[in-house]
Amino acid sequence: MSQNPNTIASNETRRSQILDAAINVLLKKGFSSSSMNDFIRASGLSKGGVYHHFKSKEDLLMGVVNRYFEEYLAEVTAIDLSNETAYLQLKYFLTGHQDLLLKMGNLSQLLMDFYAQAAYIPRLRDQFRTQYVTFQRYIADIVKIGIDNGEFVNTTTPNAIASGLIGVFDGISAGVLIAPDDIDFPNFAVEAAMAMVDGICI
Amino acid sequence: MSQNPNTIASNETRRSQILDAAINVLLKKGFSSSSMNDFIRASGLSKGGVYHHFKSKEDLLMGVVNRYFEEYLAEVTAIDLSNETAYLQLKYFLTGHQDLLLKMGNLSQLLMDFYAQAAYIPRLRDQFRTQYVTFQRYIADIVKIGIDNGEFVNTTTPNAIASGLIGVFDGISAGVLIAPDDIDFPNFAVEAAMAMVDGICI
Amino acid sequence: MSQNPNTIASNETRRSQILDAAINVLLKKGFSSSSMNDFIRASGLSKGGVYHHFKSKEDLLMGVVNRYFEEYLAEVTAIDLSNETAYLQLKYFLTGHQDLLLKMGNLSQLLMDFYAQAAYIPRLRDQFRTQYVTFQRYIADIVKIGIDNGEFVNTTTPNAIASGLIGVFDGISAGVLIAPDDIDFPNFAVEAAMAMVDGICI
Amino acid sequence: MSQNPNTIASNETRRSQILDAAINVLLKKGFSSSSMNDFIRASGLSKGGVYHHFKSKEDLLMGVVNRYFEEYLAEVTAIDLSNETAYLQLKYFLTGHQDLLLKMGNLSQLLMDFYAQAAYIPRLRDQFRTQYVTFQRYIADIVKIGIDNGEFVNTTTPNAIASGLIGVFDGISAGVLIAPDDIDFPNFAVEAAMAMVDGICI
DNA sequence: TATGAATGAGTTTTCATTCAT
DNA sequence: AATGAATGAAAACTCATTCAT
Repeated sequence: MSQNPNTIASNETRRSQILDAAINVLLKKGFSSSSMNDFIRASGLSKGGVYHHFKSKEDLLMGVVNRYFEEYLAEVTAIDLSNETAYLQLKYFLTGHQDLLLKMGNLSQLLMDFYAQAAYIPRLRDQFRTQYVTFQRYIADIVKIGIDNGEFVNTTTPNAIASGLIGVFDGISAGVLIAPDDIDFPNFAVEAAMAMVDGICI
Repeated sequence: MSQNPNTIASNETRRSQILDAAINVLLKKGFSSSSMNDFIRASGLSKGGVYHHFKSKEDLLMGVVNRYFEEYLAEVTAIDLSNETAYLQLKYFLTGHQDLLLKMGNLSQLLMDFYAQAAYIPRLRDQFRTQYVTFQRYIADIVKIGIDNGEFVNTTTPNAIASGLIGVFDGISAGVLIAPDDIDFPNFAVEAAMAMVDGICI
Repeated sequence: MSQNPNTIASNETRRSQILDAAINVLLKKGFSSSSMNDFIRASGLSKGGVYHHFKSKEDLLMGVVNRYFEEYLAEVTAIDLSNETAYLQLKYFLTGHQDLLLKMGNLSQLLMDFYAQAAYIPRLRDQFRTQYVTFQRYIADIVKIGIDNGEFVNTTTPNAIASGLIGVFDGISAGVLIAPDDIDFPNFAVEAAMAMVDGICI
Repeated sequence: MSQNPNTIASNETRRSQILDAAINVLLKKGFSSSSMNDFIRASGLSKGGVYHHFKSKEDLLMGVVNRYFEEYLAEVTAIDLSNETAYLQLKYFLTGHQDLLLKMGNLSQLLMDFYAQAAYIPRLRDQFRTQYVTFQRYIADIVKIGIDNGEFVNTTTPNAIASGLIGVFDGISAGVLIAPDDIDFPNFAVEAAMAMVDGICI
């Protein structure tokens, strides 16, 4: 009764197939307007087939979110900038962010949906919070170094700037959802974020 | 066809009563998890009674959103700052914003829910867009004046800063939803926003 | 407290106004898919206004049906043919019928809807039955005269021919509802009905 | 996707079970007064169970109508009469019709309800039209042969007689709905129809 | 006479999920 | 691993009717 590698591979393939399809559905309708039937139809599997891999609709959402963050995080933290000045580290971080956002394309649309869901789904909120704090700390640490360096003014609150920089990207992403013609994304986000960084430079 | 003032008053009173109740429901569950029955129960009216005043769930949402913006806009544009420097205008605007946000309390929590819905409800998106552009232009105009004044660096894109400042508040509001303990709202938002303004000062 | 003639006239005018509007609604949607709101909106009056004149939806239907039959009957029985042969009486009756049907235009579309409702609304069924029997007797009497005259074969069942002639018109009216391009109405009805009359001639 | 025969059989059994129950409900209340709850209760299945097999109330109606016509057509066209005279072909057709109507019992009551619905449900109207034209052509072809034979007068319009014969049966069926005591169904229909045939004989 | 706010049972349909196969 | 029939609570919304004004 040993399982051969194919079966295992096929298992992951199936999950991937379901998640790929689910993302397309989410982009069209958002989470709460998408039904399991929508996800199932898009996946090409049967009802039981999808439920075999994801125990519930919430479970499927977590699957999508986890994959989203995995891809995202891997990219963002790929480059080691620890030898640069704090200013350049932030600059590169924000620029990298810009490229990534472009690459992930309209997936950023899902972000707002996830945020909205997170307010009412504890598991999702916890997962989001973990990610948020990770990012916040990552950026705040760079800011702290800059303050200690004398690069940044010492009345700066590192977490405020960190949350501010994250917020600029998230908030402008939200704006793009409703006013795409009035926002040059991600250029506006980068310019605004860099202005914020300039603002704390001595 | 003709209505005496009493009837009108009573009519508006009912609408208000329904909207007040709806906001409480929305704060607890968010739009897509709130059912009409929830709104109806909270309103104290009967099913038909609520539907008499709001033709659909979407209509009720629009009612809430419209009122939200009306109160918001009235406050934000209340003070005339046209005699101040661009820098001070922005500063006062952001500070006023801060007070307003505190005053409106956790209504800002609804904002993310509205954004998320706006992606899929055309009427709501249009309403949001109108509001967004109004704000964006209001801020961008101040930035332009600052550039012309020589207060701000002339490579600044006014709309980028405008969207950036709005984004900081919106994005940090989103963050508060999932990581309230890690964000000192609205102080972080104000500090980050002011840093951005400092960043474009000459 | 004597009522002046104007009030009475206005009363009938109102009823007429409501019935006229109701017929238009019925033509579009049929009785069971039309709501009181549809009737009310079309009438130009208010809810209470319409209910003041018609106590219920069924009452309104009866109003339409009564008026329908009143107009119909008045036309059909207008001409005195008692001096003609039975054959000519039937011929003129059917020809008059033809003209009338053309004049009443697509009101004949309502007939099937009325029939269908009559199966389940006792009051309507009784009213229909009265009308039906009146017609049936009117025609059967002519057939009887023809038999006694020696014009028609004496094995003829007068009521069978009467129901048959009514049926031809009703049945072909029904057919027109679903296959208007395949039926030349009312010419087909007249030709078929006259063939039936010819079939009982000696 | 692949199904074993048992599953298919069971599937058809279920559909049949639902349709059988639905017909009973329709006979009692007619289509527009029957609710899905009525159909569901009568079927013995659960709400979701019925909806699994029929996607909507309209779909269920189409199921009933299709089955009605299938049984009807199979019977009507069962006998080959092509060697007889046109007169006898019509006679046998109408007599066969009579037997069939008796056999189908009060199902003919449903016919008027279907006609009334067909005016407002496109899918149903199309289905009805197809059936109507099939019957009309079938009868008209016999009439044409009779004209060519010299059996029938050559000024006869075949489609008029065809629609007339169908109309007699449909129209008298309608009459039975409202005046059952005054109509000897189907005898009246047969006598009237045969009179019509006699009327076109030379 | 006429208005329209209010009622609440009822409508059709959807949905996440289970389970025998 | 996978199928899809079945469940039944819940969803959004409708509707004929009433009644205070």
